[in-house]
Amino acid sequence: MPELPEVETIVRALQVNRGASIKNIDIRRKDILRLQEYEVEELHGRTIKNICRRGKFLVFEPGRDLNLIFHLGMSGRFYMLTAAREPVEKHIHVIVHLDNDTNLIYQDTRRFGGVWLVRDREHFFRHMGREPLSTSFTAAYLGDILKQRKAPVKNLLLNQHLISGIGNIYADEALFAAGIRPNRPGGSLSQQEIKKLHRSIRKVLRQGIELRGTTFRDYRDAFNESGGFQNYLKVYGRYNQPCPQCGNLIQRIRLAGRSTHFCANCQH
DNA sequence: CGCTAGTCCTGTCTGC
DNA sequence: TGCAGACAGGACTAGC
Repeated sequence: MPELPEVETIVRALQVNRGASIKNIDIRRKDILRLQEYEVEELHGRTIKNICRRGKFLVFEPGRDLNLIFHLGMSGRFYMLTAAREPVEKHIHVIVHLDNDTNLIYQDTRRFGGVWLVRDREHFFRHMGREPLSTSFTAAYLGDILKQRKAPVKNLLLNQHLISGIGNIYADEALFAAGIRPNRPGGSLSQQEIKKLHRSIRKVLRQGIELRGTTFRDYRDAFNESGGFQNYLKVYGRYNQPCPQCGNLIQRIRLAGRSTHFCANCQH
C-alpha cells in the first residue's frame, strides 16, 4: 500500500524519536522477520541515531552495523503510541518500546511486508533503483531505463530495481499528468515524452508528500491518521468516472497484474 | 536477459 | 442473511 510519499510522511513524523533509546523490542510474530543478521537483544539500550527512507523501506539506525528495516507491503501501518496506551488492534507484529514514553507500533494485516535486521545497509539496498526525488534521477536516466524496452512503461515505473518508491497509485497519476498511456512500450517514448514523464513523476510524488499521502483504504500516518491526496487523484480508483480534464470516462485495464487507470482521450 | 503470470495473506465489497 | 468471487498503495519466483 504505502508508496514513497506515504513512507516519507511517516519517516518525517518519526524524527521526533531521534536520540531516544530502545528499551525493548517485542516481536509478537516471529515469521514477520525476513532476515536476521543479528540478535534482537543487540538493539536493547541503543540510541536511535537516524530514521530514514529508502524507496518504500523505513530504516532505523540504532548503531553503525545495526539497521532495523521495515516494509509496509500492501496493508502495513507504522505509528506512534504513548507508552501507557496498550494497542488493541489485530495484526500488530512488532512493538518498539522507547525510553521517551513512546511505543512504535508495526501492524500489517496481510503480512506482505516484513522486518529485516541488517548489518550492512548498503549491501541490503544494492539492487535498488535511484530515488525519484534525488538529483541523480534525471530525464537522461529515465530515458536510459526505458530505451529498448518492450514492457509497458507503467510496469517499468513499478520496477523497484529501476526507480525506487513508485507504486500503483503514483504510477497511474504520473502517466496521466504526462499524457502517456500506461501500456506504451517503454522504448516507444519520444525524448519530449520522457522529459514530460520525468517532471510528472517528481510533481505527483511531491504533491503526495505535501498532502501527507493517499489513504485509499488502509494507509495511516505515524499518528494513525489518514492522508489527503486521495481527494486530488485524477485517474486512480476513478474507473467509469469523468476525466477531470476532458470529461471522457476513465478506462481501466490490467497491467503487471495491477488495476491501471487512464483517460483514452488525454493519454496517447 | 526480459517479461508475464502465479503466489503469498486477510478483509471488504458486490452480486446472486 | 449467506455465500462465492473479485479485488486491494507490493514484490518475489518460476517458467516461457
